[in-house]
Amino acid sequence: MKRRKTQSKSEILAALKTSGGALSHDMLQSTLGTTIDRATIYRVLNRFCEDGMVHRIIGDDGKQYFAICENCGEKKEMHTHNHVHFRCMKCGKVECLKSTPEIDLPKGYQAKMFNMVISGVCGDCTLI
Amino acid sequence: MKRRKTQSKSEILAALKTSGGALSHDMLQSTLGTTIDRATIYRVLNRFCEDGMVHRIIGDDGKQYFAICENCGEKKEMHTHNHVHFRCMKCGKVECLKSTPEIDLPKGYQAKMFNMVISGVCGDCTLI
DNA sequence: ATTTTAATGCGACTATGTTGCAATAATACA
DNA sequence: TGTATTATTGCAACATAGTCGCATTAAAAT
Ligand SMILES: [Mn+2]
Ligand SMILES: [Mn+2]
Ligand SMILES: [Zn+2]
Ligand SMILES: [Zn+2]
Repeated sequence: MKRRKTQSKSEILAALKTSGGALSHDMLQSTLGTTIDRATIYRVLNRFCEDGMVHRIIGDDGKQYFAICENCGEKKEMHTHNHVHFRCMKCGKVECLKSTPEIDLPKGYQAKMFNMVISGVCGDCTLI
Repeated sequence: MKRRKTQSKSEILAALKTSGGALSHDMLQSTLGTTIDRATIYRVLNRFCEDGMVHRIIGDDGKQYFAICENCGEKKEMHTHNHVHFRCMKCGKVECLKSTPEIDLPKGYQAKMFNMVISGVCGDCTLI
């Protein structure tokens, strides 16, 4: 089950890196063109997530977005993604924010995943 | 454009109220049976949201959940839903939590919607 | 009772994401 | 370098969630 370095993989990773934010399948598809198949993009992204290089955000539009893991927290040696995201409703950009709010859960509840998205208008689009 | 009181509407509202939490379409469908059509359920729920009786949560499973508005905040006379939700990965229950974290956004950013979901194991399922 | 039109049921449709399978190509190894 | 192994790909089919057009039904207004 060793991972191989492939064309698709490199291109997708590069696209995610240069974007700086989180990308959905269709954002990637339009960046990369039709050379790479839809299923391949999804499979590559899922592998990236499994390997912990990338985290998945579920937007309030119901779509999956993928972002390179950069400032993700290290909670007792475990990689966590408990930061908030912002999705601009005008330009579509999705980005990772710095804030990692502490939520206290009811007694006996165990948190495994965080998915926090604020949507609105980003700085660039506010100016317009 | 006045709303009418219908059978479907009453049943769906009752189901939401007695559940106490947030329900997805398929949860409602299995509660109500096939007497009410799928499209109708969605349309009724969307109307409830428009009318501000119910709010919509996008789960980290990508599905829409709907909850009666009860402890939603009143921010300068505007109804807001900036509270966190919890989805149990074992029993599927989705509930509104009390916490309403203050997130500070980058300069120039405007927040319009909050969608915050923590998933994990709820109190009931932890005991098992 | 009659009219008006909001709401419903049904089917078709879109969108997002996954999976099976044969073909391809990245790696390991002789 | 040449060959064998198998991870990855492309394609098609599938699954699921949600929406929409349209004819029919049934609230509510008169
Ligand atoms: Mn991460
Ligand atoms: Mn509310
Ligand atoms: Zn992030
Ligand atoms: Zn809620």
